[in-house]
Amino acid sequence: MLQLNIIRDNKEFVIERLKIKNFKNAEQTIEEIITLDNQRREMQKQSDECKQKQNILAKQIGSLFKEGKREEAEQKKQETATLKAQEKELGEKLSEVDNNIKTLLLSVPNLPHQSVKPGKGEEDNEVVEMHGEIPQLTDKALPHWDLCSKYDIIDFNLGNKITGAGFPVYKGKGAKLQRALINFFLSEADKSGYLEVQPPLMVNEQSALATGQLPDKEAQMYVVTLDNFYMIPTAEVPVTNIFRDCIVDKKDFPIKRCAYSQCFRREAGSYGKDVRGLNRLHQFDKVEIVCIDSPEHSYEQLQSMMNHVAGLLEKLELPYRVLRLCGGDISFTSALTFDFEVYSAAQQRWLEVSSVSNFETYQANRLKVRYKDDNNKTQLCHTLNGSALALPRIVAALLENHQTEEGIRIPKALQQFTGFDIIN
RNA sequence: GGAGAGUUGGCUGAGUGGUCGAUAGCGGCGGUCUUGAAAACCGUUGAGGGUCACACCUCCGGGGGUUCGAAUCCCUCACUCUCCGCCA
Repeated sequence: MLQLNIIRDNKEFVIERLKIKNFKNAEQTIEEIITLDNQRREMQKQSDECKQKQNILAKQIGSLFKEGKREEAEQKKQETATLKAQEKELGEKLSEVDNNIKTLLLSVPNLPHQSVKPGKGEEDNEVVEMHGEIPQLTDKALPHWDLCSKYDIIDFNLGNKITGAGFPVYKGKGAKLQRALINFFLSEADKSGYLEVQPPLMVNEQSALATGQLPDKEAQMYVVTLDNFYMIPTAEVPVTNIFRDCIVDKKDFPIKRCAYSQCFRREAGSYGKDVRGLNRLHQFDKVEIVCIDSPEHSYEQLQSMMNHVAGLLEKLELPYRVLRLCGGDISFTSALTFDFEVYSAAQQRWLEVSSVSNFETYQANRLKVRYKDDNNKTQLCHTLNGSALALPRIVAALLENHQTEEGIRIPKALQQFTGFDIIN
């Protein structure tokens, strides 16, 4: 959520930036927010004055009673009745205006960073880096779903029976490969200075609201209605919420956390080749990195997170490219996002395996993550996160790119975690 | 699941209707003393709204109520702890 004072003080700038995000009715919404805010402050003032009068009267009544001046006290009591009625009316209007502002604010996306270019969607994202050779596969090369059944490592049909589409069962070396990747990612994160946490896989409503999954992305999550919990779509939710309502110590910057978790996404509306095999699952594994930093250093931190992700892909010997998302494709809450995509050689397509973002103060404002600056003033922190990495598409690319006639070659860096060097 | 007890500022912990936004201790910050440090002493130290700045308003787990007035009384929800039951 954007800070009201920023909207108030930089109206034109805010509107202009919002347009890059293709936010419709930017002027109208911002104007409305400012008008309502002016109303709010005026009402607040009136209501405060009303309360002040009541407080004064209450004190007077108290001392009158002590002095035994009953009648005078009773008289004053009458006065408070009108004030109370007045205040009630004002209070109701005030909370109505307040709610309207809140609703409007929640509908406004984050302002994109200066480097974010306008664009309609995916097609306008800018490739900023390319790494690795694209493997040339033979005619006999298979897409990963066929490799999965050929070597009996991932069973999609079994998952269909037990749960439904998008819940595969990993078997034998498939299961071990998963476990190895998780350990590899966690161990690399540890080396980069991320403190490992194991968060809950279900969160309450407040947490889902704070990181922005609610109210607008409710359809994306599985809901445990009996207890009013939400299955996490990413570890970002519980891990970022660790810091909700906290004033953190700036000495601890950058605060770095990593977490392995399973992620649950309903993915309503997806279909076709996008969901084939491991391309899009309802339950998948991911290691997430989360950082909290000061506004001065958050972009350095973003760069260091990107370096970390790039290092993982290099060690896995996968060709990848980095995209700077354009205004039309960047997420609602993000100021700047880089996507990492690996090339899946048999499918001959790029698959997104990581998304690294700086949310600046947008998330922190809702979460109330603050720190004290050098003047000891309370300020909002910047929050950042990234996948490091999401497993299924990595597995897909590993299987396809590293397939040989003898079997699937395991990259060297991973072998100490798998305990084998080939799947055959 | 049953019975009971709790939830107060970074932490510990007072406060049961009237200057209580809250005693005290610890911690933090600043200072005195010291070659330096520790100890001791002095001062300072919650958040949000509002204001040019003050004033002022709100906040004692969340929400609602009683009252002229609530951290204090009532209702409700959440959470924590203890005992019992069940169980990985």
